[in-house]
Amino acid sequence: MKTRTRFAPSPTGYVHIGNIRSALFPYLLAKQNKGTFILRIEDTDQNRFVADAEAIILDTLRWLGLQWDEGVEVGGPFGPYRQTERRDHYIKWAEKLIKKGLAYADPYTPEEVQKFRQAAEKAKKPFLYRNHRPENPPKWELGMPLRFKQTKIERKYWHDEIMGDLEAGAETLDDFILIKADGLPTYNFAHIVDDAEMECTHVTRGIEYISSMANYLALYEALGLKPPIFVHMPHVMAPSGNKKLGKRDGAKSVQEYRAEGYLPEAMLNFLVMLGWNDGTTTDIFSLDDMVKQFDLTRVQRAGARFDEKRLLWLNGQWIRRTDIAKLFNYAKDFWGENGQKATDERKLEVLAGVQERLKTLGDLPTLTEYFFTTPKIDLSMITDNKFLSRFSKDELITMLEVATLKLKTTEWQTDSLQEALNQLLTETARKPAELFSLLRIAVSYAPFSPELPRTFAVLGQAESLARLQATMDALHA
RNA sequence: GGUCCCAUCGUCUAGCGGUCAGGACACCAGGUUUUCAUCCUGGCAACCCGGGUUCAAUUCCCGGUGGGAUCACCA
Repeated sequence: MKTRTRFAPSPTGYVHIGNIRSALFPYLLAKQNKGTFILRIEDTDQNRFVADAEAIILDTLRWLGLQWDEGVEVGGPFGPYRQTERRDHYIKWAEKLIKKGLAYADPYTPEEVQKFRQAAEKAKKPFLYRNHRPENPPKWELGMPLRFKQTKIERKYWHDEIMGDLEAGAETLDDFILIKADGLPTYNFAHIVDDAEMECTHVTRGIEYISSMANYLALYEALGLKPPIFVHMPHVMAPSGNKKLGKRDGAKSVQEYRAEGYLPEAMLNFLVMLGWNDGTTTDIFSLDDMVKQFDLTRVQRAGARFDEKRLLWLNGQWIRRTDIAKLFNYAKDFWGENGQKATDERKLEVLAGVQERLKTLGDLPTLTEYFFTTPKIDLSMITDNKFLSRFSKDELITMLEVATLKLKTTEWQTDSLQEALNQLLTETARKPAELFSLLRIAVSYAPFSPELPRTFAVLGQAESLARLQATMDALHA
């Protein structure tokens, strides 16, 4: 059978790293079998619904390159793909259950159920609604909660592609809600109906659903459905503490990482390596590589901790190995105030110069603004420099003067500049670390910059010499 | 509390009875007669504990301990 997987997020307005992994895994499974990746929106909770959340999810997925084959916006044979638009489907399946005597109306008010629950808690026992099952429930109609009726209270066994063989005690089986009083289905019911109707072959989700598996298994049976392949993914844990990654721990959303200048390739690479490896020492994977190599049986069963330092390292790796034209496109919105106004040609030239120095695109302004505007002179960068601090101002000025003299007559090309700079070393009798640090700072006043000849070349002769002069003037003052 | 799951350097992990327990990030120290960054080299650093099984356990089994998940008209 053709593989059909889905990502089924709730539009609650916040997409973090862990959520994206829930999209990546099914995407990879679908693609490696030439299958179909579906995007379904699970918007049955009207209280948590956030208006533009769906747009953010779609945008994030597309940015990452995880394009879905079927689902919202793109359509498909099993639509609609938004649960609130599928109400009649759920009602239809619910009525089947009622007819078979496997579902019944819940006559209690939420307050009454809450009392049962509190009593159970007080007795230190898990709350089981089925212990309070009404003897003669009213005929169900829309507006009343509909519950599933468990008929076989037994231990359940099943297989999970990641977690292996699992089981659950009969105590976890309960008469859970199928349809809420607002007429919308619960996740527990809706996802099973939808997965079946959309012919999903795999269910991928976080391990928090394992404890509900016994109930789902019972429901598949009651509905006469063949259970799909189960894939429960361990959580991504927060950088500190022992909690799973979440908004309240200050976990950044994917949009935030994007805004800070992280590349989608780095995000995906980082994500797939959290809890998975291909058995070799390879640690750089493109999306295509992942499709080829990904294997559920090699996914770790324990939760993996989120390590932002590693993400940063991977981002640097990806910036360096990304084609300059593509990187230029990614960098579009990251230029500084002056860089933004420069021509594309000029920006491309500068970007190529700093490509291997960038860790995130967010570093772009501090690394490039001095190419587009005269930097503000900050003599402390010279006086505090570990190589330069021991020189007197006069010595520094002399070095700059000698350099200026030389550069005035140098042909302005990287190779001839290179040569001139090397000659300057012998002429000034200074070490590279000394002379070059001084020149680098004098023309850039930035923490990092490209190789000196290249920096000079891109800056141009007149501008370079003017900046050296400006520093000399400042040292004189 | 019931139920279920998990357990190798600080972090991500390799390992599937015999290994000097390997790699990567981070950190530290050097190096590339061009600085900073990159890059290269080296260093630091781990099998949760106790029983079994076995000639031999990080590896298999049991028990502890520790951690996680769940017990909603949320997903």
